[in-house]
Amino acid sequence: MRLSRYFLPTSKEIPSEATIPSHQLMLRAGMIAQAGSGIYTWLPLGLRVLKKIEEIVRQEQNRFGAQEVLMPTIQPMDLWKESGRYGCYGEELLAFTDRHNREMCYSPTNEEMITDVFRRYVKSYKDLPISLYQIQWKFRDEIRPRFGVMRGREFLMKDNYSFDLDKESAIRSYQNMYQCYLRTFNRMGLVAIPVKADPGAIGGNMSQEFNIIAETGENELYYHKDIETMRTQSLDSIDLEKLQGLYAASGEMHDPATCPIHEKNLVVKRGIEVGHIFYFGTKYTRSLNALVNGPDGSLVPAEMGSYGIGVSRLVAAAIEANFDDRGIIWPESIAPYKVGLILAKSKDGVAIKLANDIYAQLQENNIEVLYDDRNASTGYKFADMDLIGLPWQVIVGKNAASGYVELKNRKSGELYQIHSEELLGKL
RNA sequence: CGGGGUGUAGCGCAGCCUGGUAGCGCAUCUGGUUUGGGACCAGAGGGCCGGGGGUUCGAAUCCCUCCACCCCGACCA
Repeated sequence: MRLSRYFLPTSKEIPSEATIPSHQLMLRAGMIAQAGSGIYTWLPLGLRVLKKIEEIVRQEQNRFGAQEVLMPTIQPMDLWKESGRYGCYGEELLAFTDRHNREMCYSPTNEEMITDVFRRYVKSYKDLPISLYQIQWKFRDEIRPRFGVMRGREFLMKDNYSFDLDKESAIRSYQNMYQCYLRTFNRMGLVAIPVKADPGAIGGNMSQEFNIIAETGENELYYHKDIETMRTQSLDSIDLEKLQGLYAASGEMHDPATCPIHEKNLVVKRGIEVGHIFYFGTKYTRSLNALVNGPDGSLVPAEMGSYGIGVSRLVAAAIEANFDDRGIIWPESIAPYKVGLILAKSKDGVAIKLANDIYAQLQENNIEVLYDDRNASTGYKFADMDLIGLPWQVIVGKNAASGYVELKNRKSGELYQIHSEELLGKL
């Protein structure tokens, strides 16, 4: 993409309404535009990141045996009355009536809806286990939206629902998602710490949240120091049983009086919740009468779990974990483009030719590149490129005549003088 | 929802206390000079000062009211 034709409204001014780095940077980098409290338009650059994250989540869901569906954003309220959550979900549920005066709501979560699908088609244990997920917009009418897309009212979430015949099998499904989540966040270049959590309105007695460590996180986390070192290891070498056996709790779940580990092993940090997995058994299958025949002919409610990942929140969380005073530093797997190509001598015919050639070559090789071909001062271009945080910068300028360009790593700041013909090999 | 704050040009702000018909920086447009870390000169455009109501000869400024947004707290991917 040529920056001269790209809709990228960057700004050097810090927007007054934003108080945390990710919110400020997303606005300054032209990723989002606020439409109302907790509601945002995704602009081209922001949408690319959102889609990258979404695709990683999708691939890992599929890899771990889940099947994608797409449920409506608007649900009839009848299901909520049937499940018993109508009254207790509270004001967060955005409710309204259609022209026939039928009560409807904008989905904040989809346990009812998926269970309704399940009960209509699945009648036998032979069809179990089954794991269905969607990546869909949700709306929760938060008491206080804040921090941009970190706590928006409308947000993109991956929600997965597992159905099993018995508890033992359901726990296996839960563990399957646990592993899936470790892998999913790893692929995004993020270290997520799983901690025991309060199941809240979803229900059940077994749940864990996955948190990205960041100073601006809303959760207080308490965990064994070995978890951090284990989480930076390669996934293949991780001892899952050991990892899950180590103490890790969030907020109210931590009680200093009963904490089983020594203070010197306890790490206290703040985290951003980006995923949450729940096992809640038959809470919904009982109330919604989702029964299957077991091998012995008995009719039993299916055992369920649900598993969320905050896709839009991850965009902000990734920034909170990766930025400096000049801007965002994207992990390569979720960066909007891999390479920022900067024409640093926009009046120099040789440099223009070389930059154009490199641009064409990168495109031919399917390397995602944003080409700053604008007729602007070099400092302006550098500042913009640092702000939007692409992992690699290729600068074409003073040594263009000899075919040399600079390759700069946004994260480390390392700068390499290389010949343009060697560029592809380095990327 | 309780407490606090802010609404003035696209963005960041001053002016308000002490009423006299709106200003600064950035951005934008035109022309020229520039171009290796957010360039410079000259010129230009852009505002029902959040909405409504009042007080006054006169309101961005004082009073009432509504709305929006932000911050702190209780809930959540």
